[in-house]
Amino acid sequence: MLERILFDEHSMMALAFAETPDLPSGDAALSEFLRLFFAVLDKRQGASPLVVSAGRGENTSLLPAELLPQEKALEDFLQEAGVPVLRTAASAPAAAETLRKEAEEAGEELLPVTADLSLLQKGTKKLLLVEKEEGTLKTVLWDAAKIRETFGLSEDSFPAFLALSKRLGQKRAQALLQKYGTPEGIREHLTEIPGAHKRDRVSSILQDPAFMKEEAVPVPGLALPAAAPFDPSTAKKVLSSLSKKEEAASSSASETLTGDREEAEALFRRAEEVLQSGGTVGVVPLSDPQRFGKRGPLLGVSLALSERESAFLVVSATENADGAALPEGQLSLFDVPEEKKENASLLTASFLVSHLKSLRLLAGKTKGARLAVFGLQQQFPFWGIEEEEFHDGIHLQGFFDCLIGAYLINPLKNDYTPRDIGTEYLKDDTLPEEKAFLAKKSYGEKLKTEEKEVSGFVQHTARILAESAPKIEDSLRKEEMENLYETIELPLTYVLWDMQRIGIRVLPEKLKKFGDDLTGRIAELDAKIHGETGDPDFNIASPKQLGELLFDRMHLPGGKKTKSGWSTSADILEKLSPDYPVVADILEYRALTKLKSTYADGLSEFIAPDSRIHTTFHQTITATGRISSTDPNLQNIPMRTPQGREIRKVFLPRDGWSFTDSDYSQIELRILASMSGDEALIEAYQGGKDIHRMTASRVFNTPFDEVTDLQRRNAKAVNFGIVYGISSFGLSQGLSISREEAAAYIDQYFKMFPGIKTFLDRQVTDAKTNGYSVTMMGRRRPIPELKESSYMRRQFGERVAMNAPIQGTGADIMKKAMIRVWERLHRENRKSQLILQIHDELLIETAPGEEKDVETILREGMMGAADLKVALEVDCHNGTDWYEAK
DNA sequence: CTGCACCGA
DNA sequence: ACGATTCGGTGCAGA
Repeated sequence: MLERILFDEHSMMALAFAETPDLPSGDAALSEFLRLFFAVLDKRQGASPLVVSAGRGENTSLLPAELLPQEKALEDFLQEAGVPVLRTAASAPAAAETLRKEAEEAGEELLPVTADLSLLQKGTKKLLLVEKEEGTLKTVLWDAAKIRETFGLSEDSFPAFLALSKRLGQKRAQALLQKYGTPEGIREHLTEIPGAHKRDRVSSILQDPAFMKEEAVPVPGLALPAAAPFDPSTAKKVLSSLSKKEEAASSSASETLTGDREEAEALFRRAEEVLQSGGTVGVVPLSDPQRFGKRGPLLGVSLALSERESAFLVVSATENADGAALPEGQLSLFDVPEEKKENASLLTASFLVSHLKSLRLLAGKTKGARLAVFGLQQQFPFWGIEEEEFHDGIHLQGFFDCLIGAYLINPLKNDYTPRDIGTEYLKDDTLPEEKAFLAKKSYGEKLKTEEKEVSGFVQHTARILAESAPKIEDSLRKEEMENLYETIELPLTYVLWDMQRIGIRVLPEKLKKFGDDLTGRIAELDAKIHGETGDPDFNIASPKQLGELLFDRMHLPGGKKTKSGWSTSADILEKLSPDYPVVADILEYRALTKLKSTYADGLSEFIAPDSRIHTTFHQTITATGRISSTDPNLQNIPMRTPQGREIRKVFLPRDGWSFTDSDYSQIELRILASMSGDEALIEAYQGGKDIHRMTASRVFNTPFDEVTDLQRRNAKAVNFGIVYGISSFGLSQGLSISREEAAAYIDQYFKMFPGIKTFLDRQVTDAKTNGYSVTMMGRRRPIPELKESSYMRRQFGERVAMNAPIQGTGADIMKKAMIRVWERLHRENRKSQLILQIHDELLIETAPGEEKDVETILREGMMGAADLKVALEVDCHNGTDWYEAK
């Protein structure tokens, strides 16, 4: 009897997520699949394999989107090996059952290979279950005997077991069936099941036709392909061609390692030739990270002249530890004593830097030529770029930053390493991760002892970048983001580098005083709280202990549970604080310890020797296009409470200078007005009305002048909610009102602003059609949640679809404004410097005498950054510290 | 390393 | 029955 082996998409998924520690994840999945595929077929000589992708429509892939390169390789393999692939929108059990019946009628037997045990029902009496054991996959035969052995259940009761365990849990399902034998048995003894609620659930599950029906409905259009017994020799051929491809990619590359000047000159000349012919040169400057997340001195530079040819030019010393002159080309920077190292490396590094500079200038003026780099923002010191060069605007056209490009194409990823980029754009995952490569040693230490390895790694990186850059650029062009890349993201890399290089001045003594003043009050509160609660030992900072104390032992009302115990969040404690003084004390304690640890103590760790804090601005973190700030985060310095706000007094300009702080007024609501074209909202902005009052007037049907403070506050919350993608529950929580009331507000809002309703609905439908949302400047955000099966996740997707175009457009506009402001400051030879961005706010350290001009530059730069249907309004203040300027 | 809590836009 | 307004970063507790 001919045996058909059916690999289903669950088995593919299991493979895709098989994380084998020693293998790169993507290829690990593929090689694991091939291993298992052959192992199964090897044991079943003469069987005829097929693959079915069920439940995912006709044109979807076998593997999840993250594994696109493997998907392609997998399909190539299946095609070359002559394995048919069937696709259907029907469920896997339905598809398997249809095919099984067809096979049966033809006198054949169908054996599914799957990671989903629920296939084992209806007519399918046995299957091979894919399981992971110690990182590798294996198959286990499941049949009646195995079911009895594992669960103590009969084959007949197994479908009921699956259905019940989904919703009751395995243990309870098992217990019920062991006791009553079959679903019929349970039904007869339904009354014996304790608890009316549980009884109802069991009863409804037992009636669910999807699980209980004996006969599955055949899937139309799904036909068993002609039998083609698997030929092991084909497999061997395919495998060897696969591995040859890999060998060709990794071994044929020509690599050069040199510290010799003449040889380096020759390589630079050849790189220039590549650029002159409109080609791509990959460049990786190598340095060790220094303090504050910035790059240390240059150790070497790798050039990739093509995907097969590269070189590593190492920075060498000019004299050794004894001060004796060294011959050119000796790779001995690390033999130079520490105190002399900087001079020694500067001498030879400057040779490399001046050559990099001419490469850059050449690439910038040659059509089609690019320098493929990774993370330009951290590389400016190595490219010989002088600020004055950008007197007429920031010109970085010769560069292609693969990091930025990959981010624009998919901003959802956690990281974008060169290895990731190779895997994604070249289907080449032969480059190790930088972290894995470095393990515990720094580049400097490694270079000293393992020159060849470091050189090989960095060159490999450069080759990957050179080869990926044109592909990423193609994708940007296809997705119409090349303008966003060229005019915003690329020049912004320089602005951000400049801002973090300059930093912001902090007075350490003042910061210390701020912290010390808190310490006294914290100690007082600490003692008071322990006294008031009568428990001298508990840890106030432990939500677990605090929750148990307040709600279990003191029996305070209004407790809510989280996953791991009582919630002690501020909004719950605030409701209790009028009645329980100790709760008010706890809230104050929380506020003060937060200020002390995160801000007073936290910030002081980051004050550099120049007495300034140099944050790092990240350009490839957020899903919406915003910038983020870390080490420290200067985008969340307290503002709301008077006491927290005080900390802004420790941020000061240079002596004699001032700060000018400028922020967009309600930029997101204005973007919403403009993008939606809603007439009422646009008119309100054009008439210069108080927008929240106007909203209140309409939503609560009250004359404009009679709107109460409460109404205005509620309307403001509604406006925020609209921008975030509102739900009635969310609004009711935010306003402490009933859900019905919140729903009525939203209803009335949409009646009054129908253009906004239409616009938001369209954002959701468009995102569902396209799979992503788009900002005014063409930035995309994929929203995979919209296609997920969970209702909650889809709801989340819908809110994201409403929010991302608005928040993202705000980010676009602010980025454009930053470039405009920065460029004008330099064009006009101002001394004043842009130093911080806080999403809708810019901070400039203003030189004496430039106050008026800086205000003009900020206002005009920010207001003119976009042409909306409503004006962009900007508030601007000057002051002697950040507290006063904001 | 995760969850909670809380700072900002 | 669930879980319910977006985007981030940091510090702490507790596993």
